[in-house]
Amino acid sequence: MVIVKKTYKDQVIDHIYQMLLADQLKPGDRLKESLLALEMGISRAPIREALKELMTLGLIDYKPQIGNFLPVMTPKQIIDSYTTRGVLEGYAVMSASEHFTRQDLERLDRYVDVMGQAARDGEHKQVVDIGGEFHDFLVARSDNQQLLEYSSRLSMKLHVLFFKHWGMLYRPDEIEQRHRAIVTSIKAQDKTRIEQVVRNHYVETGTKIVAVQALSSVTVI
Amino acid sequence: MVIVKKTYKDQVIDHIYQMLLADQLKPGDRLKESLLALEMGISRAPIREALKELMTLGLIDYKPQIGNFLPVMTPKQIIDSYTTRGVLEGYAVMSASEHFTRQDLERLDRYVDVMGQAARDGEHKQVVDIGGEFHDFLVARSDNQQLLEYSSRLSMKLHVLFFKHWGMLYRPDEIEQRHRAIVTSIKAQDKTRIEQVVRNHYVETGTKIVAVQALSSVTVI
DNA sequence: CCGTCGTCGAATGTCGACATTAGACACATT
DNA sequence: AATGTGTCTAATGTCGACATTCGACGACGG
Repeated sequence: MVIVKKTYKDQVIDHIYQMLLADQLKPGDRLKESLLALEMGISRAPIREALKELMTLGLIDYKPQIGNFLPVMTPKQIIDSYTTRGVLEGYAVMSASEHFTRQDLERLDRYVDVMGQAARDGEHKQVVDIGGEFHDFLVARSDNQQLLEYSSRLSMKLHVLFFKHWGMLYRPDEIEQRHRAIVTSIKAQDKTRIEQVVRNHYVETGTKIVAVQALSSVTVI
Repeated sequence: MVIVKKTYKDQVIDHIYQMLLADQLKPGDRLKESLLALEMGISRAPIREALKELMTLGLIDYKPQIGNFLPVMTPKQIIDSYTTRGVLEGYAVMSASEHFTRQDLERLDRYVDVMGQAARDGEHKQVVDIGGEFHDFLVARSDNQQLLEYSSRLSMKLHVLFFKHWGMLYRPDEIEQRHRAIVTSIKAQDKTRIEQVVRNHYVETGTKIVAVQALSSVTVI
């Protein structure tokens, strides 16, 4: 039996997620409480609840007395966010490096194989999905809940707000090689290197996204 | 002219902060909306707003359909939080290490001097305050806003929820020496060591707090 | 005596209306 | 024309009441 959504608030959150993923919302857009309430046929109270919850995840930029907006991140903020994620994930993977079993490593290698093939085939969405699974799998090996929380928040935020730019970001061989390097460093049990490799991965990713954003003349503040 | 608080929500947040700092609230306590509303002579709406905002900072544990509570952290969660803060602050300080001026370093040394003296004098509150300033000053040198945000959230959370345990945590010479080591590593411009020293500082702090908590037979889940 | 079930109370979830404020627009003044 | 002021509108902030749900307590049955 499927658990059905109970509170309106949760339905509102789903609604906003779907609009985000369907590209019906873009950074800078305003989310009017009354409009959302009208759309969903409910009052503003649960809308406000939902917006506050999304604020917690950093997906909503709330300005008192003014309104709620989708965050517009400057290139610097994007790079900072990716860097921070790299720092968190680097430590997570490093500190959990001994806990990876042979099966784990095989699985990671398979992720990279599939990702590389998808990249060569131009299956951008699949590349992104596998990439997400790869990193989630990595981080999940850490038993530090606090680290995981912040890491996944950043992941979610960056994913939702910049998903659409991904298709232009990588060269197939490069993305495969970079992820392979992470697996290799884990196999080698070289803690210092593991942390460094993961960090660099994110710093490079952030830098590339910003470069792409500039090229495609997305508004940059 | 002083800016006065405008919205009730902000007043509620202040009210809760004061209760926290005055030890009128302890981990596990329930925060009833209707009671707070009655206390402050306002309706429940701004109370809910305030609680949601504090949730963002991790200071409120919200359980749907049940209520809002002050988080009860397990020893593991405390250690995890301190570790995470160490990872973030370690990177922040390391990456900003070149930006410390001679004046900055002198100031840091002075913080440590005063802290050491306060510790020897048994001025626990002063030790905590100076320690906070010391770390804030360190982290503020990073120009990564995302890092700063998470770091200060953790700082706030740990401060508010465990402030009262600090008095029992350190030996005067030890706390001075540990902070001095951070300054020394910055002076030496040894990036690897900087990051390591800051991390260790927090890991040790977390471990000690948990030890103290166990000793003083605070409820541990 | 113990476990299950139903009732009840109190707290959170939601509602619609009103109060207040920020931003836009038009107007007056220089 | 540019600037400052005042009004107006639409959005957020707050309110009190009602709906719904969770947890406690006690009655009932084994």
